[in-house]
Amino acid sequence: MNKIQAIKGTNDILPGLVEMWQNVEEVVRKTMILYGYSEIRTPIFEETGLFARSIGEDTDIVGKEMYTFNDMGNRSITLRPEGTAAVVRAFIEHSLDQKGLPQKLWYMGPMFRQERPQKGRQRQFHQFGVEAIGSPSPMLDAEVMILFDAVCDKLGLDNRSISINSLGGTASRKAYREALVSFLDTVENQLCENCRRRKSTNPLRILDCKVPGCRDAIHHSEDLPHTIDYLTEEDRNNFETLLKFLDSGNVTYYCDYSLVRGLDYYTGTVFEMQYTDLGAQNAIMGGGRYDRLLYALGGPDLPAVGFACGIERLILALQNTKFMENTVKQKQVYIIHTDGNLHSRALQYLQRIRSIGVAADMDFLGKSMKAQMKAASRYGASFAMIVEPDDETVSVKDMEKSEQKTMPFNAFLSLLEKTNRDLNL
RNA sequence: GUGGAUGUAGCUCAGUUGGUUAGAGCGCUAGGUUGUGGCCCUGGAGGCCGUGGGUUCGAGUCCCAUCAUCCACCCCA
Repeated sequence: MNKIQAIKGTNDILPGLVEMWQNVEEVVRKTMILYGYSEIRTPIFEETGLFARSIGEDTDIVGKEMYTFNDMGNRSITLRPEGTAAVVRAFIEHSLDQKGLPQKLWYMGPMFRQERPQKGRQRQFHQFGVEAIGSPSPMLDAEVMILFDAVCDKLGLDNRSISINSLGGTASRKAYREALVSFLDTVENQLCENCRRRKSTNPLRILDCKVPGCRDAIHHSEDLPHTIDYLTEEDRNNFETLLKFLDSGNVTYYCDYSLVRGLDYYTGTVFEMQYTDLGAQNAIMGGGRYDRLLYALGGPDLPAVGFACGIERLILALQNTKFMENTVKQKQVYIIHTDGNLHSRALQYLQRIRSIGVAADMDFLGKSMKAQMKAASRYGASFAMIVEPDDETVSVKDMEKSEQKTMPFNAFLSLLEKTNRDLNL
């Protein structure tokens, strides 16, 4: 019981899986550049008040899931539970609006929430996301969704579809909330205990309650008000325009008028992507508009839209796809040297091969020829290069063809250089 | 915070109604092969059976507690 192990809800990403992460990160980076988004890196921890004010005091995240502690100056510090708040804070702090609008930013990194771990949920998890700040146009809503769609495309994630809804601005939202509560009054006796409580605290969340009885009572009722009917003319036009843009961008989506999102700062468009076979935590990506957040945090009154994607969940979903088999095969050389007198020559060769950009490795344990050959095979080397006692001579074995030739080292080196060039073409 | 399941070798797991020295496959390692990987064969290393207590002549096995992991609720990425 004295064994030290990783903190509950955290895990190590070991060789074998880490390549998968690198592939995903690479695709994300390239796509962001393609879409004109700039990376922003903010601290892992922030003043606690930032999250309380942006995410909402009454949300579960702020209420019970944050890693909060006092530092030596007795300031309350919190490990970031999500990315948007910090990006907005940085945006305001550095007056990024002065660099021209809209500002299109993206981020990637670890987030922390103190929840009970389960499939697709860790206490330290990773997200990438975008925040596009400074335009109310549904074109921008469409762009961030199209961007995410492009990432999924490149990763080969199939069977995907984005759910979308509009909560409307404050006016629409208020009207809808009132209509919803009076509807809920009529079905109150059919609601689960949780939902009765939520009716006064956060009635919108009742719409995605998973208790079957609740679902029946709500979603099978003719009288359930739809958010869409309570949108102001402007909100409704924006939403319909957005759907048109998505159509022309070939994004697969469906309107889910019961979709609401948990964070307080969302206004207008909300969307998320769920993926089957991920267990209970099946939302890979979630986002929406947050037109009031900048102002609420003391910044300029600018509208914004963004999303966040859970990388662990994305990778879980990718586990069944071809992307997983896409292991990067580079040509590699394994140097074999059994004679102690040849060690310095072996080391020299190793460095010369590496210096022309070819991955190479060798034995460091003084193993037998057979064992080194085996190591070369396991390493995935295209060539095993045996250092011969004669000056400057090596035997090169093509591991795949199992053919072997003896030649001067320089000849082998130029062979590597040539194939290197050919592959780069 | 609440429920359920599971903890035996690096990994995946056997282990009978409680009975000698706890096993297999894979992996690792050495050899069979006087320098040569994969296939085959032979050997070796590697275990406080999660931890602590209890019952018993005797516990991997039964009981209690505890810790950890997984899954689900809640909520979210």
